[in-house]
Amino acid sequence: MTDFNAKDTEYLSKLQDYYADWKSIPSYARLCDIFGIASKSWVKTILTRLGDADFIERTPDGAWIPTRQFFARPLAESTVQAGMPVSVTATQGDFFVIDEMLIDTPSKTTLITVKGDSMIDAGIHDGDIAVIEKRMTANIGDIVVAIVDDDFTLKTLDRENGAFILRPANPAFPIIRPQGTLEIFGVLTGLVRKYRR
Amino acid sequence: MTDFNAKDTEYLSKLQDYYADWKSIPSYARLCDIFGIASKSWVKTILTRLGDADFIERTPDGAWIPTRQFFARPLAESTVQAGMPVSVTATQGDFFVIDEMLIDTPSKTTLITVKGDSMIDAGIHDGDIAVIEKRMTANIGDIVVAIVDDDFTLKTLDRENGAFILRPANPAFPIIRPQGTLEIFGVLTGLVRKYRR
DNA sequence: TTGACAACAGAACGAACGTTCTTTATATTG
DNA sequence: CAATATAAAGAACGTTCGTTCTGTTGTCAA
Repeated sequence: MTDFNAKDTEYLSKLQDYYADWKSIPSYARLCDIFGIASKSWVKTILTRLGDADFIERTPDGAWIPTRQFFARPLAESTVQAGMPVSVTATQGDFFVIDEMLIDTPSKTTLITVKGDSMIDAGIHDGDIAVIEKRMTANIGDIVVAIVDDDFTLKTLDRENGAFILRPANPAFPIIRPQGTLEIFGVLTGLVRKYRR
Repeated sequence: MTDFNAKDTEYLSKLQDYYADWKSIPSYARLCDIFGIASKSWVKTILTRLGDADFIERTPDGAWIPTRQFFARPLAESTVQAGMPVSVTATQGDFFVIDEMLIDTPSKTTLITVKGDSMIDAGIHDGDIAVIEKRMTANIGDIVVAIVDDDFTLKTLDRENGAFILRPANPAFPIIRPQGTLEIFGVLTGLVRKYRR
């Protein structure tokens, strides 16, 4: 295996430019045009090298896809002054970084606007947007969206004397002790808040 | 051209889930497996329909890529009555992408992991991710990231006797009264929290 | 009960694809 | 200057891809 050098960096940026436009990595033949190269085999060598350097990787189907590092900006925001204990995570990824972080299974994920202050001690405020993964089972301690009296409610799932209860995070609200079955709509997997500007 | 129906929504979900895993749209043959369908020609019909509905589009090379709408999530209203538990249908309600909601100016936005409990009464917890728009000016009442003693700190900007102060949202922490200039790194425009699952 | 249409299945095919192997030109290095 | 590594070209090939066309099945309204 050879080293990653300046030429490869040039090819990488051409690939990044194409990807920025089309959000996909094209065929070797197409990459010949993009790289200004005449042979597919050499394109493959380059991509393999970019893969070794962890800028791209392959799906189980063999298709090339970008990795996190592919989106990392060269030295864009090193404006950070010396000595900072707080980790400033570089804003890698062009788009959809937050979505990607919060949503594992798009088809099972719903966003629900939080109403009321019943979970305020858990740092969940009125107007926040809850990221909910829809499923019917949850673990004790999970914050769940349950359906109680035809109403959605966001509470912590707990157990009391063998029965499930819904515990608010606000002493001003009562613990909900559902009679009969407790229908769970989904589990809280993320929270999003937007500050007016 | 035929209508976009419930079956198509189901196929879209499966495609979204695959894409969330592999960040690419595979070949028709592979999509046969994913969709549970035996003929490539029918897969093409479906993708064409998803294209007509503007969930995916083609590159000049003919490859399918997702559009913005592909990533949008449904936003349910908390006042929605139950009864229709799994109404994932694209019929009504707002759809949006979390990143686009929180980030207006990507080049000026950075994500910072919050450390400590000094803003806990504002619902900002240790480990939360703050969405910061970098700029040097802020208004009274804004939550800002300021640089104090070569240290990043997240506090509410306030004024006291004509001087700027940084007010924590936790009585256990002191108000910061910077002598001399107060350097503002950016303003808090969003907050993201991820719950372990 | 028939006819139309939507939802698939399946075959057929040429073009495109990725891979491998061989060859050649250009630097590098000792 | 010779040995060697890198950068690239090019051909050859079996596989896979997308496309098109033709069939089959189920549904539903007239």
